[in-house]
Amino acid sequence: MAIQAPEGTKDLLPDEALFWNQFKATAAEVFGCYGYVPIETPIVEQTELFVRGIGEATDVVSKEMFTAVSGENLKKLLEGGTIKSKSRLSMRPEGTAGVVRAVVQHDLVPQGAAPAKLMYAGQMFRAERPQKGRQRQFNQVGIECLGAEEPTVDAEAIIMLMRFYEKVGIPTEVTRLYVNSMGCDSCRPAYRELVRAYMAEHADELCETCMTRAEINPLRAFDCKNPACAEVMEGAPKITDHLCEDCRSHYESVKELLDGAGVAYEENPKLVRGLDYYTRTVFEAQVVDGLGSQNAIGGGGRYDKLAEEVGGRPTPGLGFALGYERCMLALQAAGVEFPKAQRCDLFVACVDASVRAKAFGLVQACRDAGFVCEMDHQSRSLKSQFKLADKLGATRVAILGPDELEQGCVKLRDMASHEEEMVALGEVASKLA
RNA sequence: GUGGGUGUGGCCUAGUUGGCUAAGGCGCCAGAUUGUGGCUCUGGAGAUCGUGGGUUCGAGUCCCAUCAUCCACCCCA
Repeated sequence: MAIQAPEGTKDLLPDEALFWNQFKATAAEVFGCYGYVPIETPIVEQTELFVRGIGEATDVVSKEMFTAVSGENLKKLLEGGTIKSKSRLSMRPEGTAGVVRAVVQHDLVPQGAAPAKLMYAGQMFRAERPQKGRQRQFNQVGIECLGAEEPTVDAEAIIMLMRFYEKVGIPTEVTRLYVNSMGCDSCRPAYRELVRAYMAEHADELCETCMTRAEINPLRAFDCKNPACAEVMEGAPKITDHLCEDCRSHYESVKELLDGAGVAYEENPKLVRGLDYYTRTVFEAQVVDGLGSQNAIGGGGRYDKLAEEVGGRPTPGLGFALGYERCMLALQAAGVEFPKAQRCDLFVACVDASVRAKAFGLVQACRDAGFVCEMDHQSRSLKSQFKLADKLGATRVAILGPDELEQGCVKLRDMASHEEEMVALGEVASKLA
């Protein structure tokens, strides 16, 4: 049997690969206006980075990471041995940890410096069961801003995210933006205890997983889709009622800035992100339908403790990531047509084999002049060559036969108007312009 | 990781209660008088029916396994 792509992975065939490039270019264009510059970090990092950065108790880290080890080390492990901690590698399940690690490692935010505004695009890996809008290898585009803690950073990132969706073609009517604040070290622990206590009171009404969560991370219970749990959690204390003064004013400022920019959002006190590093502002963009249950097309928030967590000096940060595949589904659901990026300025058709060498030279000359140019490579009949030219969407066809060759010309046909004219071989390229 | 559905030429599908050389559409290729496209017509190539076992006189049709896929749970982008 022919070998297939592994479970949960997908080939981006030419049309889609082209669109992915376009998608990234759009992101670079939009984010670039906000001062974001690209960074490329490794796809594999030390497992330790994700454990410390994202949180050992998160699902992403505890059960969804692909671990990478060399064949040699794998053998050691299988034989019951141990390997050095630096040899324990994992495929990145998200982009933030790696970027923050790079920022710390290269001191991209020296004391007193302006914030580092970084963007990335690439593959992430999570060993989940695939379904609609969820793959084991998927593409994300994201940004991270490190070194500034003012709410303007939060607001501009959120605005930028929503502008990107618009620019890439996802209609604003189908997107929803949810915002919340997760508080900080000084107010979240107390709130967490409140929720834990509340859950304990309602223990008999909650599902088993939620009771487990109550111990590890009670806030995750807000994400439970079990109707009974949802009902109970509806009555739970709201984080927004228990923020400390600093967090409250930060959150208020973010909302005011969004209001000022005319960006529609919905406050959702139950919005909790599954990664431990978030503090204060968190947000998530969803599409109303078309993606089934995987309807989040982007999300992020502030992470003021993460840099310290990975061993750097205290550096406030904020970032978001958006899923390429889910955006594609949203675009399809919205009925957006994808223009074929394929273009052909000239197709050189040969009347017979005697002129092929000359045709080859002409094609090359036009390509050197910057035009997309093609010819037949299968000795097809002239008629077939025209069919091919048509299929390629060639705007013009240059017909080269013994007659034309004798005059040092080609017959240049405009495929749309059907007009033909004789053009000297040396002037074809300039004629195309 | 759990549950359910699906798997027929490149793509989409038909295949009756298991029974003769697996059918159609799209696409692809070649023609339709002489050096020319998009429409139409004609012809053609292309499937060991995901893979491996099993039941049976006989399986694309039944059973098991496996791989992949879809949907949901879960989780997240």
